[in-house]
Amino acid sequence: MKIRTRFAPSPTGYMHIGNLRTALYEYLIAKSAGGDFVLRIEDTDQKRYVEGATDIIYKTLKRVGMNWDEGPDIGGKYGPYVQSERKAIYAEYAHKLVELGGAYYCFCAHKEETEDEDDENPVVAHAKIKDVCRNIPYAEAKKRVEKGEPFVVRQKVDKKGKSMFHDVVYGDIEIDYDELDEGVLLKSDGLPTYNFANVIDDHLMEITHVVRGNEYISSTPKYNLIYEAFGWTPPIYVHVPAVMKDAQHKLSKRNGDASFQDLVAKGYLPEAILNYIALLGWNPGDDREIFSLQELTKCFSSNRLNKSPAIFDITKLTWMNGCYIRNLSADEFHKLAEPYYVNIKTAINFSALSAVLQPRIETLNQIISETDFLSAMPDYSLSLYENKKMKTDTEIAKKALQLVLPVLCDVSEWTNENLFETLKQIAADNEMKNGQILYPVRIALSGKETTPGGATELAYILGKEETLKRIKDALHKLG
RNA sequence: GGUCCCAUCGUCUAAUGGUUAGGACAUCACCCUUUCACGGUGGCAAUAUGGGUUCGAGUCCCGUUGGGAUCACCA
Repeated sequence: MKIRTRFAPSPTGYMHIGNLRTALYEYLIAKSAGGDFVLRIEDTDQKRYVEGATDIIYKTLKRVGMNWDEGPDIGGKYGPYVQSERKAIYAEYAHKLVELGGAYYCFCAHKEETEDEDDENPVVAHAKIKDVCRNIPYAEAKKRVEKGEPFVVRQKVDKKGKSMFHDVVYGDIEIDYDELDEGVLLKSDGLPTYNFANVIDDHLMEITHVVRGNEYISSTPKYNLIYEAFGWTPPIYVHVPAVMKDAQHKLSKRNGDASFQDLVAKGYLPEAILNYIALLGWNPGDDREIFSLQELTKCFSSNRLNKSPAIFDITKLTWMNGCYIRNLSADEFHKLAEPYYVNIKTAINFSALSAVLQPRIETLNQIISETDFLSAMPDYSLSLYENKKMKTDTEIAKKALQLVLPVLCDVSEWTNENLFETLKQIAADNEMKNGQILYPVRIALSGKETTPGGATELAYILGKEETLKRIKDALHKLG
């Protein structure tokens, strides 16, 4: 049997990290076995629909290379792949389920209207009313429906005892049928709830493995009841633990936690994000940590999925992002870095800048703060020239810059190597330590305590003209 | 509250019932060095708790504690 998984997000906004991880596991389960990965949009709640959300889903999946075999945009033999376009299908199966005895028509007023009747517990009150509909003979209920009376289809749970099912991650799970509430399957607007739509679609689309958050564990027996009523075989369940912000809170957009696109905007590479979240609840069984999607596909195994929730650790993602940045070719890095250079108006050697930046940054947006001194010298304090380790102070700095300036004016081969040799020679000729020359120059060129690259690298990046100008300015500032 | 689930360094995790409980991030120290990084070497650091089973328990069983989930015409 061909393995088929589906990613079934609802278009409610941004791509959450937890959702993306679920999608990844679904993709990997299918692709590691040569199966199909299906994209389905679950938009049965019109109130929550957010314009443009499906586009974000498409773009994100494509950006990380998780291409789907069937979906709303590319079609497929099990379409349509948008639930709102499958309304008629659900209605048909809902009525069928009532006929089969797995559900009943419920004519109760909306919950809001029944709640404020008295001080009674709304859940209890609703249960009482529900019982009324539950006991209406099928023929009579059907007649009322046909007459046009508003209704919902509500699941019937009349089994007693324990429901058992197996989960790939959690093993055997047992839940008492008494715990199951008779939820609405088909809403009064004619659209199904998730509880119904996902069962119908997963069956009709021949989905073999259902991967979803473990918050669905307790309602899984309800879905199995529906499969059973129709005489269908339930899929293999893979419930995954939540991705946490800290020990007690899930990662969520509502708390302002970063979404995929937020992270990208902060300078994280999509490949690094994907790699990191793959390891949040899964491991390959050895010590490897850096994986491309292709490599993950090769070694993924769902039985190495973890049961316990994992805290999203931005620090480790940042480290991993740094690894990805360093693994880029110089050209690739330069291309990614260029957009961050737009504010640098000075005519400098940008490829040399990229070369010093690449091993130094862990997220692309660090480029901004690393390069701020290039457009204009910051208003720095003279005390910066005092450095014990380098054995410099303002006097030595002044002397150093005075020695350096005329020599640099005569340098024709403006390369890092040559500049470095030249400055070292100045130090040697004047019986000074290298640092006593190099450190003041670096401060004069940057006005910062730490910089990407040393004195001569900065000089090379800035170019001769700007370098000389900055040294002159520094001398002026030093009096 | 009922029910279900979870529990190894600060974090992510490894460990056919037998290891000095391993790795990675973070952190600290040192080395490298043209500041800072990168890189290298080393250090600190964990089986929540109480019982059992067993020659032997992080691993199996029970209790406790802690945490999470669920109980919508949301998914």
